[in-house]
Amino acid sequence: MVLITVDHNSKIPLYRQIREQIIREITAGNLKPGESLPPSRLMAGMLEVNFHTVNRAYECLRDEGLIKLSRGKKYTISSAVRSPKDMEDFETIERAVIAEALAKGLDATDIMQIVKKQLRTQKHVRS
Amino acid sequence: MVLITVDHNSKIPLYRQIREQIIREITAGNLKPGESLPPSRLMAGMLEVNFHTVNRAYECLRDEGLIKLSRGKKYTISSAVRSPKDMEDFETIERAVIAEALAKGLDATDIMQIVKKQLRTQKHVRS
DNA sequence: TATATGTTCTATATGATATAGAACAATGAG
DNA sequence: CTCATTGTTCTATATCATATAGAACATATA
Repeated sequence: MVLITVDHNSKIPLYRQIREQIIREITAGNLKPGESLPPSRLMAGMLEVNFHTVNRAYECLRDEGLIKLSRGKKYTISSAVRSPKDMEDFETIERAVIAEALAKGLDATDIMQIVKKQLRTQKHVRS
Repeated sequence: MVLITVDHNSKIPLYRQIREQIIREITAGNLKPGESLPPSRLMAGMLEVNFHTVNRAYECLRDEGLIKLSRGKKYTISSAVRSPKDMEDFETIERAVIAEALAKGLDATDIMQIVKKQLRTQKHVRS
């Protein structure tokens, strides 16, 4: 079972928080390809949010190719496919994030150190 | 002189676009510490946006410590100070960005390659 | 058939975004 | 000193995103 929480006081939209936590569970290896997510109404009950909000998170993940609808109308984790578009998206975001870090005085060493640490912490293989 | 453009059709708020372009100019070395930004009313005229919108971007950058008000009521580029909080902020963002990349199937090699490329492209020293 | 589940539609409330105008305080130029 | 410049603050309005809510529908499983 997946443990997900949301912060109603955060400035980050609820559906985004849900989406990002699911992504976190995938990279942590707690959600593996083929496993299914809880029904939106059930997930909504646990998180104490409206089921439309959970649905929106699921729709995002589906549009991003991270989950897909399968038999029984359940969303299941997709097998990851490294696509050129995903590479471009990552590069675009990374460009902005690194620009901000550099502007704030971090140097290449600081940045490399943090990136390596995150890769070490998060790296998991998907079948 | 700094060349900045905004896209009125983008989903990214205008004041964010302005803020990010200024950050880009700083890391590109086109804006150096001590140099001043155009008055908000002038910048607004060039960008064809309201001057309150430019003001909001300037306020963001001021709150982030990237610019400061100096004599003549002009905003000037600050000298970068690498603070622990900035390191933490970067790590928080990087954690989420890398999680998404990994979830989409990119591997550590892909990520390192793109990060290194961005550092190579953007790295500039600030006095 | 009956239940579960995602989907679609309408509706409402709140906050963020963007524009706008007016007035004020502090600063530098003349 | 006087005046224009510039950032700041206030009110106001319009639009869009977010979040909740309820209802009805289609499909798949039991």
